[in-house]
Amino acid sequence: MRSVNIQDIAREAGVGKATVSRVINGKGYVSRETAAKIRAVMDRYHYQPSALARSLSRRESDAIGLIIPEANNPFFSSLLTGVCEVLEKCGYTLILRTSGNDTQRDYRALEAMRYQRVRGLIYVPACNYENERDFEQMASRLNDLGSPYVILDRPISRLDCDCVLSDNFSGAYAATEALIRAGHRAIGVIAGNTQLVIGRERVEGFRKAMAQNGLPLHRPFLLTGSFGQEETYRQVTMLMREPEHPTAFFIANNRSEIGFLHAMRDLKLKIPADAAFVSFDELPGQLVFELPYSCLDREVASLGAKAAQLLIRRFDEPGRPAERLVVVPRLTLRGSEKRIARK
Amino acid sequence: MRSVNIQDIAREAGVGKATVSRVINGKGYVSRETAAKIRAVMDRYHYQPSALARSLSRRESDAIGLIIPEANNPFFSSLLTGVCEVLEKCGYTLILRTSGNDTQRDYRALEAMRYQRVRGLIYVPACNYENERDFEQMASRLNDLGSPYVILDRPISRLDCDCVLSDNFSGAYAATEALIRAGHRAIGVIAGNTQLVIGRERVEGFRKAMAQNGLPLHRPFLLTGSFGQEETYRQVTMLMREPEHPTAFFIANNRSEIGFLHAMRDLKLKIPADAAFVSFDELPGQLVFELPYSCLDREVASLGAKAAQLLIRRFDEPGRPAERLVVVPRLTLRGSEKRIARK
DNA sequence: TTGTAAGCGTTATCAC
DNA sequence: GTGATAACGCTTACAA
Repeated sequence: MRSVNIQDIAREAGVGKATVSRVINGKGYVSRETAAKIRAVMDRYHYQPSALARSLSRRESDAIGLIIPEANNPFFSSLLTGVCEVLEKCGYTLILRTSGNDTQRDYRALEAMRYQRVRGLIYVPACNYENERDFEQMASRLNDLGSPYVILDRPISRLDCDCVLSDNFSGAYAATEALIRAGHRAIGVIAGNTQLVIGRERVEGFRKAMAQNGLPLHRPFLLTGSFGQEETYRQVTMLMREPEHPTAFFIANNRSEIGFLHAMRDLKLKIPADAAFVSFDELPGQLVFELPYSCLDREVASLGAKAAQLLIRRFDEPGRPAERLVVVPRLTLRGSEKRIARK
Repeated sequence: MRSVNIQDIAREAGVGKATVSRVINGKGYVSRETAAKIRAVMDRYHYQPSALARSLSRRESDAIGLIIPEANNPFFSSLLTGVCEVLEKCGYTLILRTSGNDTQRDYRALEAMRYQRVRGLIYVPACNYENERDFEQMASRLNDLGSPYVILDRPISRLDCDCVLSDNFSGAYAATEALIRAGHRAIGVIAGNTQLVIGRERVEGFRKAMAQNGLPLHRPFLLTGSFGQEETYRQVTMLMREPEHPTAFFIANNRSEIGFLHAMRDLKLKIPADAAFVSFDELPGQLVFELPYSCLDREVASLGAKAAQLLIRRFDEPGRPAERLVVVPRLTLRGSEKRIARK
């Protein structure tokens, strides 16, 4: 790893290394000529200072950590993109880790960030750390980190810190209302992972919309649990085979949506005639294939960008009160919500 | 950024910092009792050594750089996933940059990696740096990096280094042969970006397959250029309106495929009856929606993983000859290649 | 305007 | 076995 260092440059330019340091950082007095001479030498040697040494000396690194559950997921990779863009523009270095939604890996990721002495952290937790013990653990770990952090997408309650979240409740509310306005009355909800706070908030939004409109909530129409595509497939299949079943669904997440769609296909049921729906987030490729599925959109990359901006802003104003950005998803109706007679 | 350091631990444990260092790194002699005492103190203080100081002292960082064109693209985010997994398992730190397929940003990314003194680099170049000047630039920049690197997916010719590539030629060849075997004779190619080597290799594979089977190459059936979705849309639309047009296409990339599909839809042409095709790489969501599109698959994440392994291996054996991994894409036929009569 | 020297938190080389 | 001490490459008072 030995490369030319500040000492080499100083020697070659016949000056002290402090002077070289001054021209590198463009601060402190240094005469035009000296500066020019030094710059010439630096160019000649392709000199590039060492971030390592610099950070150590300044007691402040320029690395920002990002922890996401998975990189291979359109939602998180969009967040990543937003974060990336801002950091590059602002001259920070991005250190990335994934947790695979696994608590242990999540902890290890956090440790890795501490090890690297990141200047700050953008964090999409593997889960919400709701039970007392887990919460304490997490709070203390984040505290140990010793750097500011922004919680992204998945709230950890009681943590008074910057965060960028989605308004899952009102998103779900709006989606459900759209179904109601379309004329549906027997509406079901596919809740996705209710282990996660965001999952529960979505169910709550649904409930509220139903209640406000005086619509009953059939217990069997509530498909909740911590399940993915296959489980949804099974549950939807069973439900739709019952004589009494919903004419529409609010689907709280992507994976459930896929399970739902497959179930519909295998049951030979048509959308929206046999079952209408509105879901959270676009399915990847949905726009490309121009499928008329109504859903709640979030400008995902901009969520990431906002988180990065919030973090950077905190560097300058460490004292300011924690900011809580809650972005309301936009409802886009494309037809799958309609109530139409079966042909 | 001030956190408890090795000195603090040493003092508290009543030993020298060298001894603490020994237990941290688990090498060198240190008595059972001393070690236990030190470990106790470290635990009590949640001590975590500083990667910064460590790297500086060892003259060797544990950071590995990854440069990809965009994070928000299923292909690259899969590569990223593969890289990420291996690095985490092996205890390396991932530093990520994107180039946006832009040469200038690509250069800046490279500089950033040099600045960080990455131990090694995994690099998907923004382009192939084919012209003499660009190549020299790139070669010298990579040399300046001073660390081993692995070129991923987009070859830079004449660079004698580790790389992980796809066999675009034989992929294209296989795809074209599949169309021929299905009974097509008038076959077109949608070449995508022939600025990139991988684009041209695909066209070459196509040509070879046609030639080997004694099939003619109609010049107008070759849609080449550096274009994306819209341009493909236009060109396909025009071509298919001609009385003489292909009955099948080999489509060299994702974006072109989208343009093609949209053109087909707007022309009210059916796949594969009016135009069959085989393309490179799955479209995101294609499997979910179970669209019967035939394509060449690569296990993308494993390409990334291989690159990471290659790089890490080189750390241990700096002298070994450059390795060139060329992965042959697997052809998956799902129906869109068929030659069937228009109903 | 410039140079000297003392850090920054480690590791590594020696003596002891 | 263990502890000084000199690196590592930089920044930053403080002198000059």
